[in-house]
Amino acid sequence: MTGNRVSARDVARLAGVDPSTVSRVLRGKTVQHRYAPETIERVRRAAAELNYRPSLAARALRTGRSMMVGMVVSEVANPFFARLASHVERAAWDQGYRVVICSTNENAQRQEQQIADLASRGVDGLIIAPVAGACLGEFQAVVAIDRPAEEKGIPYVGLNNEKAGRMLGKNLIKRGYRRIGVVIPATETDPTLQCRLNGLQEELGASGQIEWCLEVASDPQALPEIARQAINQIERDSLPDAIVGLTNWCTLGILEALRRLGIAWGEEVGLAGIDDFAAASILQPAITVVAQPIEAIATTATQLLLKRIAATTLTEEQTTHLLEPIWIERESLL
Amino acid sequence: MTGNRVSARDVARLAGVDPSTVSRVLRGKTVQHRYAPETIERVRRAAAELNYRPSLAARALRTGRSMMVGMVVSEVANPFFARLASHVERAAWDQGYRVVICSTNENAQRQEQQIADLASRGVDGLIIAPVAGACLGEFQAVVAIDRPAEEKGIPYVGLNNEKAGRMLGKNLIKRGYRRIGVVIPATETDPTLQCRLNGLQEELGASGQIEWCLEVASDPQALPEIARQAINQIERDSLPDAIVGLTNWCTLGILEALRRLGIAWGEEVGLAGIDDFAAASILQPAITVVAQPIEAIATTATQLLLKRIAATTLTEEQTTHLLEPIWIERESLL
DNA sequence: TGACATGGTACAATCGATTGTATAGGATGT
DNA sequence: ACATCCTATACAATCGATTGTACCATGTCA
Repeated sequence: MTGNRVSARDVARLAGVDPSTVSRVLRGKTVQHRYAPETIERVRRAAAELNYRPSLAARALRTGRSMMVGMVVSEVANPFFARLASHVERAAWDQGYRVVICSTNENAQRQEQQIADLASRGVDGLIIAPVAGACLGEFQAVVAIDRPAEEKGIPYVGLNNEKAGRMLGKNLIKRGYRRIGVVIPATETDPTLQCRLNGLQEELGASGQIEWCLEVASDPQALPEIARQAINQIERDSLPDAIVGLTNWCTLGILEALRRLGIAWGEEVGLAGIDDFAAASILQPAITVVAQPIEAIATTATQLLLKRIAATTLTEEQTTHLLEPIWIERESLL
Repeated sequence: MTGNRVSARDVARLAGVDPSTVSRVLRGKTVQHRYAPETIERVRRAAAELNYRPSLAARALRTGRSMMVGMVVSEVANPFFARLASHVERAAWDQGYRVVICSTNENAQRQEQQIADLASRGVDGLIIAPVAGACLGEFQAVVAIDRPAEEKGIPYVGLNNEKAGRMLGKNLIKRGYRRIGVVIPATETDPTLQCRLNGLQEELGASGQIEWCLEVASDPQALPEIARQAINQIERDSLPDAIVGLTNWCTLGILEALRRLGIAWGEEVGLAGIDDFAAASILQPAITVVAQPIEAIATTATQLLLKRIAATTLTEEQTTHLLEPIWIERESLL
């Protein structure tokens, strides 16, 4: 019924010992308590015979460790978070941790519920892509990914967005693109986008310039709208040397706009973006992008989290980890 | 530390009552035990003041319900499973259930470990896309998704693969495609692919025919290899009226082959597939596919699971749910 | 031979919530 | 006034594993 019919008591009975003996033998806690080899063997055999598995609920209650971590993201179905989750799961697994996945849909209230619930469940740590106003105080260990937490003192692991912007700018300049069009989602709350833009601008420096910078809806649904805005922008101004999308949705919007206008990207105009996406490598010409180091973000965050969980004293480690963007050269820049 | 500093005892103390009163009042178990409205109010206030949250670990231990379900899939990063997981999470959430996500990487041993671990954790149910040899006996409630379990008596929710094949066939015929090329992953273990092929073949009937059927590696890494095989096939035989991929990887392989051969899909040859994928709608011409009803699969499976969990007696319900494929008309069939 | 160390194991409390049963005090009925 | 019946609440056992401490044999040393 519960999935755990046999308890330590049962094993103890079969082996003719005390439950405490079972516990210590099976967990190898035999430093202070050394048991006779024969006893150990007997316990092991009994446990195996009964197919004994300790109840982790009971253990959690007693020890205060649930051996679970929570992962709170806006939406698991988003490939970026899905891949992140996959790597987090793998990294946590090795240490015996499992991950409880929670979506917020970018909704602050939902986020709060999720956090409260995870606290109730006694997860040992939290990896979160926070939306505004997350109360993370309850947790011993928290790591923010993708975007920093508002709350201070929360370690943060994410893309070095400024460097991503610079990487983009550097490559544009190197290839002779001078007049650049930019599409960026409008958002007051997310500092990461501004970083990308800053980096880009900085690297463009005197040699290049941002011809125009189009702010569009950040809502993924808004793709047609983004395309429309981009078309307007392009028709109003002259066509820049290259257009870049600062998120993958932006890049897709630009793509659609160019198609409708009958402009060949990679030939008549350069095209590139920040954030990789599935179609980028399949399109022809394939889209050159600077990608996020998803695996590195996930494993760094997980290791940091697990270290925090293990730590008895709050060690003041480096609190921000900005990881290197990855240049993926394809065909949309000459 | 644990995230749960305040216990029912603390609340009880503050409210001047017994912990049992706290428990019953807060959970609304006041049928057998009716408390004075004033007492109820006092308890509520105390709980709120202390920001009390019951330890779900303790509750799980006592009640035998963890209010968690496990979800075991080959890989969360796979968009199909990611979307499935998202909907499962949402559907489970409403009933107070959270989902622990586990990847198997199609590895039977890993799957076994995951299952055993979830059993230890006392999850109340399991949603699983099983690979060969899953021992699901330990669980009170299990639902297989995507592919049926070997073990008998496990309810299964998935695409009606045969109907998907028929849908594909019907639409090909309707549009006048007669000679069809098929690309299908080679696999002995997965019955769903054979169903798709059968459905297709059946619907083609006398009016059409499968010109050739190419078996390719099912490994997602093998895309270049699939393309190569497809090229060989096309060069050896004549070009069929249409080519269909029975999975999205197959369709991508065909696509790549057509590109290399300089054949325009949608014009010189029809192209379609079973299983949608992100790039399908972005490519030009966009790829027509029959898609899986992902949300329906997830919610059906989840509801079935939760019903099983709630059931005290093993109700013999309908054990197989084959859900309707979805025709997504795009541009690669005329 | 007695004091003492130590190896091997059992005992019992504990984590926090749930839940069956008991009980005090008041109301009701005759 | 006494038995009876509620009403509202407390008591205590329990879920299963962990862990500090107590304890009983031996064996050792003086």
